[in-house]
Amino acid sequence: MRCLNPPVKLVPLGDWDCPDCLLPPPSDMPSIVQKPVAVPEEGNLVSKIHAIQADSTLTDGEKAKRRQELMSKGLVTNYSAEASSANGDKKSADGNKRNATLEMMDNSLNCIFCLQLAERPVTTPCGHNFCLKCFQRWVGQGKKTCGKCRAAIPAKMATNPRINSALVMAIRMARSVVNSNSGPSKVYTYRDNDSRPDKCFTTSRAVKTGKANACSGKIFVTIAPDHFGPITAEYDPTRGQGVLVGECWEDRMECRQWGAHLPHVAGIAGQSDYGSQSVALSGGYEDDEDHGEWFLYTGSGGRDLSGNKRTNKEQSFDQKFDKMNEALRVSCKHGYPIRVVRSHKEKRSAYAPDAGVRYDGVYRIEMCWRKKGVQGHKVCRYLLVRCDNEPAPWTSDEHGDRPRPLPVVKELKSATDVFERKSSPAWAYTEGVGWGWSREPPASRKTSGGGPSEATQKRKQLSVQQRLLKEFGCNACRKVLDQPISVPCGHNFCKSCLDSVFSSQDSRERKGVSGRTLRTQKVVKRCPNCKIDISEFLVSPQIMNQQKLKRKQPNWKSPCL
DNA sequence: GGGCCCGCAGGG
DNA sequence: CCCTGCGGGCCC
Repeated sequence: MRCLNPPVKLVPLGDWDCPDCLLPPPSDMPSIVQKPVAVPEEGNLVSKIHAIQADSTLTDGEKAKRRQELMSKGLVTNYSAEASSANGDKKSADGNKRNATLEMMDNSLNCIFCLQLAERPVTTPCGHNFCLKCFQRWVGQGKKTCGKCRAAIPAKMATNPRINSALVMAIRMARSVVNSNSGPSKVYTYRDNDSRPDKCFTTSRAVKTGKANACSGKIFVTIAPDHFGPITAEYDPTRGQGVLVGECWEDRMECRQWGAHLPHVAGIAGQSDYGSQSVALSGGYEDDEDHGEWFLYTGSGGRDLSGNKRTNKEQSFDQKFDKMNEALRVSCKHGYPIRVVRSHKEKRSAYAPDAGVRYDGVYRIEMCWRKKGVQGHKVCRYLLVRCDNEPAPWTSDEHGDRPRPLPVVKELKSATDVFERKSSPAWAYTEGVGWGWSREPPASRKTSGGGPSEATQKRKQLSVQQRLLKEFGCNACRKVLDQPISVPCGHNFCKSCLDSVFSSQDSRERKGVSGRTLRTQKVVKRCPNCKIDISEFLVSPQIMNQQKLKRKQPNWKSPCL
């Protein structure tokens, strides 16, 4: 429900927040149910509109007139308890070839309670749809069954409802069919990344799962790694469309390949002296608080990573505004756009996708501060508010964000180190134009992901003679090989050179400043040339005879050349 | 489902 | 070069 710009949708429950201004509607807002208009059994609104569109005897003008007539009777569909296919019930399995969207449009798109097109729709296993707010209110009253058919609502769903994004799309399409003369005005694509790079397996484990492929594999977009803002079509040579809001990937590795969020473990991408380009909401920090159009994000750090851990749920010291946390503060200071991806691993948010990782558009950090986190140690906090020209994946709006006043954040009362932007933001809204750069975006300090790498360019400059010397000499002493040893990565060394390199190496135990044990370093013996671990090979290295060496050479493609 | 492990990318 | 990280597979 919007509390601005009448006509206002009237709903029975007075606790909606306006998605534009993020505030509850005024207390004097009338609380009346808009009376639904009865719909004949034979067909619902959307299928009727389809029939009109398909009628070849009508001109475009006549079609538009018919649609208007239908619309004037009321935007109420036939909600006669037909299960939607959104939960993958039997209907879609037993050979029904219609796609999910069409099927859902034939069923009810309306909320069971407020009888309007569901806003942020949630679908129960019995197939009935609710607005998120209506659902939360219903469950909050202690109800454990569907308000329509009394089927049980699973406990998990009651505590963690998820927005049905397929239904959002159906509603959006239904609206655009109704509102325009030429069918849907916009095509929203969800795609699976079916194309995988064909190289870069590194470990046997990775070969098995194919994950290292994505990890070190090709980045499909040509943005520089420190590129700010949306990834537009000009950076997408493979598809020519850019990264669209709502695009989904299987996991963080695949998300990385499309540039939306590059780090594959860390939640924050950025540089402390430059700014942060993107963040991931993936449930790693329990202080996070997601409201869709805005959310409260927690900084990184403050955790004990001893014992070779990559993450740790427990916080054992305070976070500071340094490293990635400082990068976020820099983006706040300048008002840079920050790409946001949500992961299915964020279990407590209704706005997270059911599976995989989804790009949700750009947000701006309006302010940041520190507060005591739920685990008792101080955490850095950031208020991010959406500012994208595309509508969010959970709303059936056809337009993107408008500037909105900041939400009321209760925890600010007890916050310290509060930081707010003082100058005008670099990413700003212009009436009639939308969101965009109000000044030059920060110049990239890195090369774009598309062009040839520095290594490739360097390779071209090497003469044939230099390349031969590099390939057939000892890679340590640069002389002709004496007692040649060819390590698994293909580099050649004199036996004596290799021995002397590793004679000084030993395993190391390290201590951190606070006395805690840091991650024990793996005892790695790396090829002096390309740093590949050759410790296993070194257990019993074999000296190559010249024949073997010659046979081996053609297969060797040095990564250093 | 929870704990463990560890390759990898990228910051500093 | 070392440190850090909201992954993801595997084992139990």
